[in-house]
Order: sequence, then structure tokens, then C-alpha cells
Amino acid sequence: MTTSTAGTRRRDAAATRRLLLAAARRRFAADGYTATTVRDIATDAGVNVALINRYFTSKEGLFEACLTGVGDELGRTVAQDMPLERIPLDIAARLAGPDAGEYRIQLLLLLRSSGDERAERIRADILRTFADRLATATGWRPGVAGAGERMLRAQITLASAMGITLLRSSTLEPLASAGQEELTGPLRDLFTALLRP
Amino acid sequence: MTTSTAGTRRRDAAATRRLLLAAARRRFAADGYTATTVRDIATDAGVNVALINRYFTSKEGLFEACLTGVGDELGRTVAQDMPLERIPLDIAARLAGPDAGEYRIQLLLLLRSSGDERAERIRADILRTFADRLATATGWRPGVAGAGERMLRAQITLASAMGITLLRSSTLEPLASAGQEELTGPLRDLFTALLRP
Amino acid sequence: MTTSTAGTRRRDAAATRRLLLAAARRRFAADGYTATTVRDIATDAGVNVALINRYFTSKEGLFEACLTGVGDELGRTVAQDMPLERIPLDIAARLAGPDAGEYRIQLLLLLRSSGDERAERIRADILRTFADRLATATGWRPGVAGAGERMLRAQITLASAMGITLLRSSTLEPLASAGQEELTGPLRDLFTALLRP
Amino acid sequence: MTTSTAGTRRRDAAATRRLLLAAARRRFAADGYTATTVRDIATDAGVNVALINRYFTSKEGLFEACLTGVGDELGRTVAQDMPLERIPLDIAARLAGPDAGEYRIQLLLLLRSSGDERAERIRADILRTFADRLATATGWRPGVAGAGERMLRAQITLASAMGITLLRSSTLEPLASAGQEELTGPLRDLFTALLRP
DNA sequence: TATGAATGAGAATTCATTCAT
DNA sequence: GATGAATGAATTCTCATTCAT
Repeated sequence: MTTSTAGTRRRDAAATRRLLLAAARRRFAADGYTATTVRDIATDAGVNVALINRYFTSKEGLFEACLTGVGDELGRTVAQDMPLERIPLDIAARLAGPDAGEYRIQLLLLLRSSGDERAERIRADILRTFADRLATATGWRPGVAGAGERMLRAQITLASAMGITLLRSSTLEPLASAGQEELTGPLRDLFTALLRP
Repeated sequence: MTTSTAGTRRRDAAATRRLLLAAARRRFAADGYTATTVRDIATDAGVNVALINRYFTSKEGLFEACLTGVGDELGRTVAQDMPLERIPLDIAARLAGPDAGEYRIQLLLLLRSSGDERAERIRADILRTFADRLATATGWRPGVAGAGERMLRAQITLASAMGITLLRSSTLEPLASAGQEELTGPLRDLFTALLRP
Repeated sequence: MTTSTAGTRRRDAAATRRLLLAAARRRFAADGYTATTVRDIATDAGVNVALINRYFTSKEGLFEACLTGVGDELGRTVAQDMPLERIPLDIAARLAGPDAGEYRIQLLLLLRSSGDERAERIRADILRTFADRLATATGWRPGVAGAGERMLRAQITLASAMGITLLRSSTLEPLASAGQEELTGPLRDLFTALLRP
Repeated sequence: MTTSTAGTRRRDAAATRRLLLAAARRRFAADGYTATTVRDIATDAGVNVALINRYFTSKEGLFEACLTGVGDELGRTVAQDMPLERIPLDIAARLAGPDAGEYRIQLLLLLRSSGDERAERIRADILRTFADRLATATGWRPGVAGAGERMLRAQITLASAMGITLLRSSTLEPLASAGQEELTGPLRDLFTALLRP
């Protein structure tokens, strides 16, 4: 109101949307869909609750938007056509590297359920895409010999990464506070054993 | 059979408690703490809602009882002093064998949070005990050389098992419907790579 | 069960009734009708809850029985045809004397309401009878000159006694712990001023 | 008038709070804390139940607010430094004068208990303040000769006023419908006898 | 666009009462 | 006569959502 910037921001629909999405992702990832209240999210975002319904129609709409966002970002960042031997390192970096907080939120979000049909479908799509990428890196193609097991192994890899993320946020020590250096060795063993062609 | 059994069960406090516990475990494991209503549980158990408070004081009390139950059962069934080379097979059997449904519920329950202090402590204790057992099988002793990494690897093993359980219940195919035969190979690779001494 | 007396008592309907009545009077007087639970009463009496319904039909029935009991006892003990000058002393003794606890319960009970028609009528009857006795002691007769004010003064006297009882149980000091000696002077002044013919 | 007033009132938080407080005072005073349901209060106030929790956090919070309100109003209206000889008249006016309804509610509220620690403290404070005022009017000062009895007499005066209020709302006739003229005589006798220096 | 007041559905819990033994 | 298991009706409170400004 006083400064023009504040006044502008205050009425910037896109910015408000962004604030809400960021707060929602954090909350949904940390506490789960049902345990999160729209008031929590609005407070975190410093925004009026009613705007959630205005911009996302409903709590479910907001959750779907969060999932879609995760899909987009993973789609951009998760290495497509990454050489197989770099994958273990890449996963270790995602789980314990400098941006781990952001990735953790994304993976956790993929484990949260709202019960809503549409959201479940989005989530399943993302997981499938994710697994396909990993499988592709190991030489998987639809119909190729051993395609079934290759896909299975890619999914188990994904599952392991998610389980690790989950237990790391359960404060199980020493796993929870292990740094990138400590994690890399075991993870390389793990992913190499699963994904070697 | 119907009449007399029904009549007998009808006033058997211990049986009612058991029914409630079983229903609660299923619901909490499947839907999470907050999304589960005590009415759901009571209906599943075929029992009046008020009995939940009578026998378990509160929804939280019921949840704690579920966790404690899981701790007891895992304490009895998870092989202590199992030879290292049998562990992958044992885990594969638990994840995909004939009793997999029951184990799945137990593992999922360990990933559900109620926000309650006490429940969190119980859960953490169970996870820790579980990891200790695995670590011990790999030769871990407190203070032994490489103890830190051995424990870390045991926890990563546990985390992988949980992640796999989680994605299996997310109907991610082919992982979700993979049978014991298909899982054993990849799991042996995975757990061997993580736990070999 | 072991001794015959215990065995007898345990199955003595009259004794059970008495125990329940005594416990109920204390609870209703102290906490009021609604705030008292039948379980509180049964526990205090050392008796199974279901017996309240068996012997008194309902919680309301029990309350009515308490009131009726108070009516009977006051009917017996509140001096009829007591010389006027003894009344202040008598009231002081009731409020602060050795049996004050019992009288306190009776007066408080007369101030508790259950909302039940019938109970209200009983209560009103007792109050009226009580006031009539006091009025009679001051020379009141129906139709006598100044009958209206005499009755009014008797009722104010009763009201004062009740108010004092009430504030004494609100732990308002020094009133709450004042003994008979300290109370007698002020009470004599009070009741003399109100009741002198 | 109807539309515009209703429209205005409809979104006025302060007015809603006031409506709720007024309804709550009436209900709590008449029926007691436990017997009053928040739904009763909301209905009386013509307001949605959830607003009770919004504005007063809980039923107990609303009760405390009622008590605090009574404390404030009595603090303003109960004559401090009122000449002793005017007090009986003043009390008679409060008990039976034109605003008697409002005073009756305030006094009754001071006799209702919620069991809540904090509310009890508020109530005790108000009673004590009230008694102190009366005592002061009779020349009481802390430590003055006869201070103990003076305070005791002030509290007995207060108790009498409350008892009278209570029996007046119990429809004990003629006390319940006695007007100011009829009450003044007896009350002057009563309070003069208790408070004369 | 943003705000905060208001709403209604639903959740957990308590409680008097009934029933079977 | 006594017990404790079971029931259904309430009660308080929370929460997503809508409305008026």
C-alpha cells in the first residue's frame, strides 16, 4: 500500500498462486493430504484462505496442482538419456545433495494420497514416467528381451529411493543425517546391483 | 454355528478388542491416521463406535495399540540371528509370499504418523530395533570397525523394503503384482549388494 | 463372599439403594444435576452402574428420590413449633455446627435443578413447607394481619441461609471457614431483624 | 428496517460477539454451565454455532468471557464509596427494580460453576472484590479493629442477596413476585442489622 | 483482487441406558 | 441381585467452503 511494489505484489494473482503452491507442497509433503488444513497452507503463504478456492477451486484442486507441478519439474530435471553409470551418483545427489530439500518434497508428495480419483491418476502417471526413464537408461524397450524384469528392477530402484527419503524424514539415525559422502557408497552398490544391464 | 457363534462373540470383550485392532490396522495402514475415521473402523469391525473409546480410550490410543501390536509381532517373527545369506530370501518372502498382506500392513503402519508424541516414539523404537537386527546379522556390533556404515546400510535395506511395499500398494505395475519368484532375483541382488560384509 | 455378612450385604437391595442415594446426594449437591454422571455416583457407592436404573428407573428417578429424602429429613428435623428466639441459634448450628456437612448437602440439593417437571414440583413443595414453618414461628397464620409480609420475611430468611451455604462452599474466605462461634453473632442479628414479630 | 438492519448485523463481528455473549449469559445463568449447550446459545443468538469457537475458542472460553463481563459491569456499577445508609436501598433496587433482570443474571452467573480452573478464579475474584466494597462502606480497613467480623458480615450480606435472587428465580411465592416496595422494608432491616458499624 | 464473516457437514467423544449372562 | 458388554443419542469442536464487502 505504501510502496508501489508492495501494492503491486499484493494484487499479483500469479505471485499469490505461486506462494500458495509452494506452501501447499511443503505441507502436503510433510503432513499428508488429510492432516493438512487449508488454513495452515494459507497462513504459511501469508495469504487469505478464500484465495485457495478462488485459484484452485478446492483443496483437492490445489493438491492436483501440486502433483502436476512435481510432474513438470521431474520431467525437466530427471535425466532422460542419462548414461547408466551416472545414475547412482545422480540419485545420491538428489537424496542428500544441496537441493535435497526440494527433491525430498517432490518424492514425498508422490507418496501422499488424497483419495481423489484424478489426483491418483496424475500421481500414477508421474511414477510410471519416472520408472520408464530409469528403465530406458538400462536398455529397456517395450518388447525387448527381458523387458519385464528390467522394468521391475527400475521400479524397485525408484521404490528404494522413495523409501530412503521417507525414513530420512522419520529421523531414523544415522540414515536421517547421513551426508552425500556417506550415502554415495551404499547407494552406488544398491543401484548398480539393481540396474546393471 | 451362526447363531451360537454370533451369540458368543457378541459379549466377548477380548474378541471385540481384537476385531477393532484388526480393522484399525487395516484402515490406518491403507488410508493413514487422519483420513481414517473411527466410524470406518467400527463399521469394518462390526462393532459400536463407542467401544473404541471404551477399550482404547481414544483414536490415538487405538493407533498406539496398533503400533505396539506390530512391534510385538515383528519382534517375534523377524528373524534374529538369521544367517546373512538367508535374509534376502526372507525379505522377498515377506514382501510377496503368502502372508504378504499381513506384513504389508505392518510395514505401512510404520510409515503412518498421527502427530502424537507417544505414538512417534513407539514407531521410532520399532524401526530402530528392526534395523539393529539387520545390522547384527551383518556382523555389526556397537563400536566395531565400520559400525557406522554397517548400520547405515542396514537402515537403507529397511528403507528399500518399505519403499517397495509402498509402491506395491500404489498399483504401480508390474511391481504391484510381481510374485515371489519374480521378486527374489532383484531383491537378492539388492540386499546382497547392501549387506555383504 | 468369604464372610456371610459380606455375602449378605452384597446382595442386600435395601443397602445398595441406600449407598446409591447417599452417593447421589453428595454428588448432586456438590456438582449439580447435569454435571454429575451416573458413573460417578455408582463408583462412589462402590456399586454397578446398571443398578441405578434397576432401583431408580433413571437418573431423574434417582434425583427425585434424593429430593424426597431431603424433604423427609427436613420434615423431621426442622423444628416445628420452635420458639422464635431459638431459631437464629438453630440455623447457625445447622450452617456451621457439627452436622453442618449433612445440612449443607440438603440445602444445596434444594438449589439444584434437573429440568424435570416432577423434580421441580418436589423441590418447590419442600421450600414452601420450610418457609411455612419459619413463618408460623413468627406468628403467621393464613389470613392474619400482615400475613403477606410475614411470609415474605420468612422466605427471605430461608434465602439468606441458602445463600450463606452456597458461598461457604465457594471457598469465599473468611465466610467459608467461619466456625459456629463466629457465625452466631451476625446470624442472630440477621434473623432477629428479619423475623421479629 | 428489517432488511438493512439484518444486512448490517449480518457481517458485524463485534455485534455477533455481543449477541453470543448476551445469549450465553442468559442461558448459563438460568440453566447452569453443563446443562447449557452451545447450540442453545447459538440459536438464541440467531447465529451459527461455529462462531462460538471462532470468537471464544471454546464453550469454556465463552463462559469465562461472561464472567469477565459481569466483573467489569459490577465493577462499574456497584457503588464504591457509597454511604452506608444508602446500601440497603441500592441492593433492594438491584434485586427488584426495573433493571432487576440484568442484575439477576449477573448474580446467578456468579453462582454457576464450569469446573474450569480459570473460570473459578475469575469468579472468586469478583466475589472477593464485591465483598470488599461492601466491607469498606462499613468502615472496614485491613488490620482495623474488628476487621474480621466486619468482612464476615459483608460476605453474609452478599450471600443473602444472592440467596434471595436464587429463590426469586425458583418461583417461590410471594418472594418471586415481590416488587421493590415490598422488598425494601425487610431488606433494609436485614442489611442494616448486618452492616451497622 | 482480497478480506474476514458466516455456514453446514462431519469428526471424536461422552453418557444414560439396555441386554445377556 | 449383580455384572460388564453393547448401544444410540447427544455434544463440542473442526474444517472446507461460500458470501458480502
